Amino acid sequence: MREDSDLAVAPQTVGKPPHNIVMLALEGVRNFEVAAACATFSATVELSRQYRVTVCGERLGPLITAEGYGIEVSNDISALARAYTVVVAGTKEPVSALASALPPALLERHAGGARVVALGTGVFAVGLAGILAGRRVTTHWRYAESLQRTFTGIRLEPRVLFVQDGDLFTGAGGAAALDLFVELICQDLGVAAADDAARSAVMAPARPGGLPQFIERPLPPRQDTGLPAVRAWMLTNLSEAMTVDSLAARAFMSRRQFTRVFRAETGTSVLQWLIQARVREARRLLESSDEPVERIGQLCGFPTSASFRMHFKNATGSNPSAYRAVPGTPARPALIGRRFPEVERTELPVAS
DNA sequence: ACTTCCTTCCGCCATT
DNA sequence: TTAATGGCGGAAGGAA
Repeated sequence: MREDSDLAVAPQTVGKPPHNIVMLALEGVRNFEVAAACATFSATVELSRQYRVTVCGERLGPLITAEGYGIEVSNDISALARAYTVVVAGTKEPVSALASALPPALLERHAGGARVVALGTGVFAVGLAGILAGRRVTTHWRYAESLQRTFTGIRLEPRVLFVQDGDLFTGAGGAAALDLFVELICQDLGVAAADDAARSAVMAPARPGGLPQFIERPLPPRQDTGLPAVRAWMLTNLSEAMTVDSLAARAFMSRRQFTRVFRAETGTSVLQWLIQARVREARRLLESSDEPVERIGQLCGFPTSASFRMHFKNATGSNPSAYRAVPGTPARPALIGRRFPEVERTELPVAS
């Protein structure tokens, strides 16, 4: 969109240094997740400018993926030292041991400020590094029980796409990895960038749920009731006043059944879902339009500016005008390009 | 910030 | 018998 077209040569940093994401690919890695990260974080010109994804293994060289073909990793775990975000992809089976240098390296990088993301069985690897104790975590449903048995100190959320506990993200992996990556983009760069990434990846329509402290999203619902259509209508008519009764009528259900099915499908109540969707739209407008704050509240369906500010603050931790100045969540404002503490240069022993 | 009013949510149980 | 549905009412919490 700017005049500086991408160069055919290696992507060079323009301006700020990019946000380094290091994908850890262990033996038997689910390469789908590795590829999904590489694709999602470079889905648009803007994203490829903001993020750099590096794939590293326990050691250099070839490994066989869960999908059955071989790949070659050209970075060893020393690459972790430059990570702002470490993503541990899943493997075919949960790992029971890791090269001795890896767990301490993960732990140290986490202590050094890195965000840690683990997908599916990758959660076991993070557990071996000692990062899970007392944290809220999830994993692929098939391994949930095993995870709980292996790491008894965790607070397992077994039936969600992903869970955020502060700087630790754990996910079911597979297709849900995409949801998690888009959420990371949302937190780093705002709703508009996340929507672009999702659109570019041709993902299913955004499941609204972008609370920053959010934290969990229910497993995808069946698509055979009338409710997806009602939710779609809600999303395109956010400025309308809606009541549970009017929505239930739209779904041809009694109020009781409507609220019941709605919760079963989305994991939250009608009103909470609606507030979430309205805040998300407000974030988008604050980022990408010059409409006055007051007007944005109206456009998103908040009955008064007081309620707009209240719900906005509840969901994002900041107020609308402050958010406009610094998109992304206040927990990690404009992290991209920020320098890391001294840990950045830490030299790590390489497994032999 | 506080109160008052109103809507929503959801467990419980009867009905289909 | 089970699964889906609707009504009721108290508690929670949003609106004014």
